[in-house]
Amino acid sequence: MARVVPETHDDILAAAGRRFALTGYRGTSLQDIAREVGCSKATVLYHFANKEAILTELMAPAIAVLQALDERIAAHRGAPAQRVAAEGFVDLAVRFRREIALLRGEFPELLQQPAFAHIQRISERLVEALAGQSERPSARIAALVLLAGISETCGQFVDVPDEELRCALLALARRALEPVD
Amino acid sequence: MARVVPETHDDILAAAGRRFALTGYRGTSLQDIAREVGCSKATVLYHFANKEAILTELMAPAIAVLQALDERIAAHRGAPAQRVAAEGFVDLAVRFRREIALLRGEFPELLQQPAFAHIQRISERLVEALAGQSERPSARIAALVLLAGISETCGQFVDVPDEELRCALLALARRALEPVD
DNA sequence: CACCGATCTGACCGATCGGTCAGATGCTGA
DNA sequence: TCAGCATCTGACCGATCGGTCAGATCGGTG
Repeated sequence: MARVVPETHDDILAAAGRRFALTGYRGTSLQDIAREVGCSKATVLYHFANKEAILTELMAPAIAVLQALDERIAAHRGAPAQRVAAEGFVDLAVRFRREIALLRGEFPELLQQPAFAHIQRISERLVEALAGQSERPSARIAALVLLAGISETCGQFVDVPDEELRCALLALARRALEPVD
Repeated sequence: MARVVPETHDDILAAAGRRFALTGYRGTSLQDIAREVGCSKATVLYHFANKEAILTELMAPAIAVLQALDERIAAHRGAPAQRVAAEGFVDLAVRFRREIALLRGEFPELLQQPAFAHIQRISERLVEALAGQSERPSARIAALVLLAGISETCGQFVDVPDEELRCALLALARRALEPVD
């Protein structure tokens, strides 16, 4: 077969994104991705070191924004920190809902992989900020339910315009989260 | 080896519950379960027709309660339906948080298996009821986020007493859900 | 005692997984 | 023209998966 295009790398990335969104990371084989691109599995592994490398490259932009949010939260205390966390996370979820959807409930296991270890810690700090650094279990519960719920579902609202989704989620967050002491 | 006990069936069920809770359904092999029980994989498959049968038997009590809740919701309209749905679901999540945790974010895929097809439909009706049968996207979004968030996280609160968890979740639900028109 | 059915096992099966490798192909620059 | 390089492939690998099967081993029963 002729060398079709030098954009195979991006084709693979796009195809992987589509497949992951449909059947999840675990539920998508390299063969599936290759079939969608129209190349061999070996070609996929020529452009990417391994399967995980595809996922990390796919998630890189979202992770960068998440890290930036983490730093912004750290620069605040109390109520402002909670507000920054809520607005920042909702914004992130809306903008990257497709990327987040790729994980389709595979967060727990995928996050335990070394490549995502720091994401785990950022998530914990995010929950703390959303809970307003409160020790009350009810505050932590509300924060965790909100975080997990948005992460799990935002990918299902592809048909809702960004701005409408952002407003709805932000209003929900304001209602759901307990005010700081 | 001698016939140790006739309770092997229950031993397998308990071991599977422990393993599923740790590594999820997909992440647990029949070999893992057999190792935990201290028997062969063939023995596991002697007591259960297949892997899915273990899961369905493990989930049976929770599913029965979910179906009962579905019928109770159907007997109401408007605000009472929403209240019954919220209280019923929170109660279910608290009581069966361990069983729900087994699925560890594998809901989407597992629910697509034929054995769980009707659960899918019940979930949809539950979301509708929580949204107060409203057409507003924001109402549906709030209901879905709450449902998914509680399902995903309730298994993490094993250390929180039932009554405290129920109160916190119910208060959260009341704040998060939009009132019916 | 002989027999039977429940229980349990090791060996095995086909399928699929992520990943490797030697080599084919075609473009490019000297 | 031709060497060199990037690209791509089929064939193959070891591991693991869920599941099957013939047969071993027991307790209870007549």
